[in-house]
Amino acid sequence: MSKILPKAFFEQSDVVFLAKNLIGKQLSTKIDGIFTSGIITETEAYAGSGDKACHAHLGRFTKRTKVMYEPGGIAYVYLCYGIHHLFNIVTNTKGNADAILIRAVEPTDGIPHMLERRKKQKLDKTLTSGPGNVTQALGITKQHNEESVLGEYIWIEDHNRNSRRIKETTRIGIDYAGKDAELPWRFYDTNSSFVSVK
DNA sequence: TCGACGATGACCT
DNA sequence: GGTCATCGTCGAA
Repeated sequence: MSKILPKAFFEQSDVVFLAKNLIGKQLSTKIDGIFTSGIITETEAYAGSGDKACHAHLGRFTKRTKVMYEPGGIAYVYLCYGIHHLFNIVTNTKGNADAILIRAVEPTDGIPHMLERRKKQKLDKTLTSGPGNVTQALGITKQHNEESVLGEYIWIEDHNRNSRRIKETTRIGIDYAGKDAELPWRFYDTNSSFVSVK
């Protein structure tokens, strides 16, 4: 029994709760006609204008960040370090720029295609652990920015695998955020080896 | 227009 | 554990 998460799920206001709740859900993509999916094992919450680590801190509204102000249920994809595409899910209602970064998944379907995209010979934890690796394995790029995550290319299903043990800890790579860098807004599944722990 | 830099990963020792 | 590739975005000028 599984079902696609409805738009109302992503429009909830508690982004930290949602980030934790997404652990164990199945993220699927059908890009270039190729179906791949994996169980979400690691996420981070970014809480809009009040969060120093968030791109929309203090209501910053630019061509890049405007998608975060849209109602929940769409993708926010952007380029980091000129190389890596990072996949976020926009949450909360219109005007509230919350988002959840998907940092790692555990591959379940289309593994041969993921290996091909990642140019790897065999399955190991580096295939889909780390936000840049996740997007590469699933085929997500900047052209999927603003794409619905309830759509024909990207969607998320509840496979009732929510009884997993979830660890809360601090976010990664946001030293510039000062005190907000200490918030325990990163979540990962301690039962899975497909996480990008540091 | 231009310079600085980042929600990283790969590869080296 | 350390280095470095690589480019779009942002904000200052």
